[in-house]
Amino acid sequence: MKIGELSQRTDTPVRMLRYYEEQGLIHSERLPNGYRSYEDYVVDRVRQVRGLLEVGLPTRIIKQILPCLDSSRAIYLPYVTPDMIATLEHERDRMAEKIECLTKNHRAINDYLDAVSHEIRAS
DNA sequence: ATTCTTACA
DNA sequence: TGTAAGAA
Repeated sequence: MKIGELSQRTDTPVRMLRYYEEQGLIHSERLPNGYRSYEDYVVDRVRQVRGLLEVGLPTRIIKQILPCLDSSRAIYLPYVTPDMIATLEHERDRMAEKIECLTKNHRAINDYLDAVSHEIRAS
C-alpha cells in the first residue's frame, strides 16, 4: 500500500509516517515512481509505535526496544544486554506510573458523573 | 490526484 | 508537527 492508505488505516499524518521512517521506526520500499510502498504488517507496527509515543517514550527509545516488543515471542539475544534490561525496566515502571495516574483520574471523572446523574434523578 | 523532498513564521 | 513550494 502507498503512504496515503497507510495514513488512513493508522490515522496518522503522512508527515509523521515519513518522520517515523527517518527515525528508523518503520520500513518501506520504493515503487518504480519513487513512491513509498508498505507491507501490511507496517499497519500494526505504526499503531504500536504511536501507542508507545502516547505513553511518552521518545523515538530513540522506541527504536531501541521495538525489536524486543515485536509480536514474535522469540527472544533476541543481541538485545539481552544489561542496559537493554535496564531500559525496559525503566520504561515499564514509567508506564505503571502512567496507569496509576490514569486510573486515579478515571475514578475521579467516573465518581463525578455518578454524582451528577444521582443529582439529576433527585431533582 | 498523489507523493516526493526540502525548508521554515 | 503543520504547511508551502516545485517537481515527478
